[in-house]
Amino acid sequence: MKNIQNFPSCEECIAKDHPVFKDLTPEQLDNVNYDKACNIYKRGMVVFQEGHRINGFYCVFSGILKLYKTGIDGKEQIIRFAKDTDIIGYRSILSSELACTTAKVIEDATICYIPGDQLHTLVTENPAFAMKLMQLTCKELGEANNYITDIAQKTVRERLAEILLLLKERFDLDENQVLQISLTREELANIVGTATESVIRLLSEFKQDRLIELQGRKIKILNIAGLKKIASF
Amino acid sequence: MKNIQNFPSCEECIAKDHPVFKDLTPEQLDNVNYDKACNIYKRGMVVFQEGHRINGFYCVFSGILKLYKTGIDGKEQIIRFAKDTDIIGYRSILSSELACTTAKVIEDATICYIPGDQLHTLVTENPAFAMKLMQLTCKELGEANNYITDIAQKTVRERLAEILLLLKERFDLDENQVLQISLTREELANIVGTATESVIRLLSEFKQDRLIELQGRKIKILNIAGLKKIASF
DNA sequence: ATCAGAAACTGACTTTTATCAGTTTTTGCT
DNA sequence: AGCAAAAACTGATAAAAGTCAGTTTCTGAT
Repeated sequence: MKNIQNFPSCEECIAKDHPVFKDLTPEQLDNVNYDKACNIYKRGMVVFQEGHRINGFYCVFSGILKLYKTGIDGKEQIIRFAKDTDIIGYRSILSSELACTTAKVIEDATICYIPGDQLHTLVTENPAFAMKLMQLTCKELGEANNYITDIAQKTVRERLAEILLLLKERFDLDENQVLQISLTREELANIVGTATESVIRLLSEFKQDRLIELQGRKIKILNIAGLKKIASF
Repeated sequence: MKNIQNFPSCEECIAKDHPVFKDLTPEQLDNVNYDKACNIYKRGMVVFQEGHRINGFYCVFSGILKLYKTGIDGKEQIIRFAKDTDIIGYRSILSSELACTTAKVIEDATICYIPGDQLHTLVTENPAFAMKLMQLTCKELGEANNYITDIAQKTVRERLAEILLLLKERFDLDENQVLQISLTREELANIVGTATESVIRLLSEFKQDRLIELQGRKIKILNIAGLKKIASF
């Protein structure tokens, strides 16, 4: 066992009903467990960087990361988030390309690194695993296509309302109806694809219209139906 | 042999060094060849429709299709094009989802339909095929991520210049330096994600600046370096 | 070759969004 | 608890892009 004592074993992920790894044989699971390296990442730390070569993929045990591309003038475009049970970086391994996005931690995370040749082996030897990975990628591509259409066609107002709802879906609300992910206004702008000030103004409007309540960076959702209406669902 | 005489056999595609099918065993190739149905589609015909269930996937032998999503007020957002040797529709099969886009023919096409269970069999029994498909999907997702970032951050002007260059790359220029794909202004607008009039105005500017020449719907590229500069490559 | 309809074009105007510059509040570290 | 820096906010203005309405040109069918 290469791990330090309080790092997760793969069994703990399986116990979480891990969507991709649960079809591994006990032997395959042992191989992965033996080969992997777990690390704790603090908020702000970068796991891998766009344009760099990565030699393995990452399985998020806990915490939240943002996956973003850097565009003009260094501005980020957040493509998606990763949370527990998500795997990231596998696409670069499989398509032998440099990392397409940067992965940065926004909530302290425990992440396991698994070497790339393990992934090749698993895909080749375990068709169920390969199919699960394929399905995951296909789902992501479907989401990306939706994202493209929304950015191209919806107003910034519609998009912000929609993003709030998508964040609620992905990360859920706590018992006080507060979004369980805390983002700066700049980060929200980098998801919507707009200027920070535009997000600030619209959040303020949503607040006035009693759709949300703002508590520092925390956002409490007051009126889901109202947001849905604005978002043109 | 179920095909009418002048339809392509899979061997003809393999002769084209088909990126995904070339790793099939002769037996697998025979099965696909036996099960498939080839059809000729005229410009404007729809192969499959967003939101509908499809039971097989399609292999393009010749011609060009646009894959688009329909957004607000029925406006199209073109996500990508498919040409010879491209396969489409496979993602819905693998992820058991409804079609994410509509596939419409923009240049008369010959397209083979292959039943979905063939795809499942091939993915399960031929790891090399599965890996190729995986790589294809990963590449598409990488492109989609670029697309998202561009739409979010670049001006319409930059994007149009970039789209012209991408079209040149994908479809090449003929011996007169003319783009070998013919799109309406509306279609160009539906790729860029802007209003038709905006595309018209910018094309006019590009023409005045001697970057392109317009011959009806045909676009002759005059100055690649100039377009690259505008596109912020 | 003719012609109808669609597409392309153009100008004027409106709306949306971004930028800029300054002020206020919050966060996170010590 | 204190404080510096970053983030959030705000108002004014500029720029980018969209819409509307009319005219001209092109495409494709007969």
